[in-house]
Amino acid sequence: MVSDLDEIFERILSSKIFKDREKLLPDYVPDELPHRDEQIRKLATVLAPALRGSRPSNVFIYGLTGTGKTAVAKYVLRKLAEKGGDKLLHVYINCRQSNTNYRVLSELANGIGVKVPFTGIATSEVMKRVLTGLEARGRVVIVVLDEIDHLVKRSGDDVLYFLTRINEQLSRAKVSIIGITNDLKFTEFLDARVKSSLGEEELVFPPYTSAELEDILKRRAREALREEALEPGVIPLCAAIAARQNGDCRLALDLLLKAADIAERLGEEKVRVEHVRMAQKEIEKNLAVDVIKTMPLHVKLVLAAIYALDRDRVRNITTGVIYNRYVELTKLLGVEPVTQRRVSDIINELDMLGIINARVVSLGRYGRTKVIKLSVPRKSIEEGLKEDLVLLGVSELIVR
DNA sequence: AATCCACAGGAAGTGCTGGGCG
DNA sequence: CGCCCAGCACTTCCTGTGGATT
Repeated sequence: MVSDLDEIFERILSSKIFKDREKLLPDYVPDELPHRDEQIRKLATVLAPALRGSRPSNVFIYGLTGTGKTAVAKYVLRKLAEKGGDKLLHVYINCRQSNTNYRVLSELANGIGVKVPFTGIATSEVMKRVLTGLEARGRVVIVVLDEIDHLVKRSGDDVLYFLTRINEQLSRAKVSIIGITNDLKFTEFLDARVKSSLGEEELVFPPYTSAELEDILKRRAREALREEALEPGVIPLCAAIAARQNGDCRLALDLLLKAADIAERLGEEKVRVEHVRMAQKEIEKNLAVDVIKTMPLHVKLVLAAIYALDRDRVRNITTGVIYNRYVELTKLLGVEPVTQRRVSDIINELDMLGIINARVVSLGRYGRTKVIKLSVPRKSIEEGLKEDLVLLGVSELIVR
């Protein structure tokens, strides 16, 4: 037993592939961010006034996933904090994780050292506490709202309105906001005043080109992997695949990491091109399988219904057809079905997760509905649902 | 040109959980 | 203790609508 563990640890320590695996993890921000000089300089220029204690303009950052928005923001703020010492403060909030008004405000409160419970208190009360907390500390606070579109789509722009106007109520403290989004059209949802206030400065992050991705991967590989552990074609392939996906650097790094993990697991001495291919498949599959596994029961059942219909080669899979099949499933399980209204929402949720594709179409006389197609392989869904269906003893009923 | 299907999707409310506050 | 808060997973009730068929 103990020697077993020893062996496992020893293998990690004596890895033939990795030098420092952490450097490939998604939240690692390197010491330099190549090919984003322009964005870094612009953002630094905008934020610099904070060093003199005056309020920087609010900034809006646009760019597709994996174009370095978050990394640049964190990088510049880190540098700024080094220079500014305790004259300024920044709070980073990811609005995908904290996707309600209340949660964003309480994160902000915690960030400025104000204790608030995570539930049980009115939102307006949190606003008050944030206000007094800010005034008590009295400095420049830069609030980063990453993936801000998630917040606004779910909970509206109340918090943004509060934050953009907060300076009117402060005398000692100053607040500026950095909003980050990958949804280019999202400002449509905003109140005009919020929009103009938030967009004092705008910053656009173009996708990385294949060559740029290659360069980034090379630098990162130098830190993370052993020198001899890379076959020549590996990095170009990772870069090429990611370049096709809107120049998504996160994907490129993830591919390299997964490929290296696979090579390590197989006990090989080098990461090879075929490992990248395997990594690509794994990433695609895992994405879907993992979300499916963690879905609530009725969402799974609706998905199971869609799965069964697709399998039975039903031509037009519409909301009504899905609902009928879903109700059958609930009967088999002896569970109360939810209403069609709710199923309609579940279908939209599945669509947003990218597991299915739902588009509204009008079939004339035959009404207006949604036509649904699966957008991941049936195999992945099978795998995601497998455990539950076996558990519930109905897999053969669905699979037929 | 009018009709009418099969839903879409908004609004408001319910009941529950997990937590305040005084 | 009683009352209040937010969030979630729903329900009930509802109005709206694109376009093939009449």
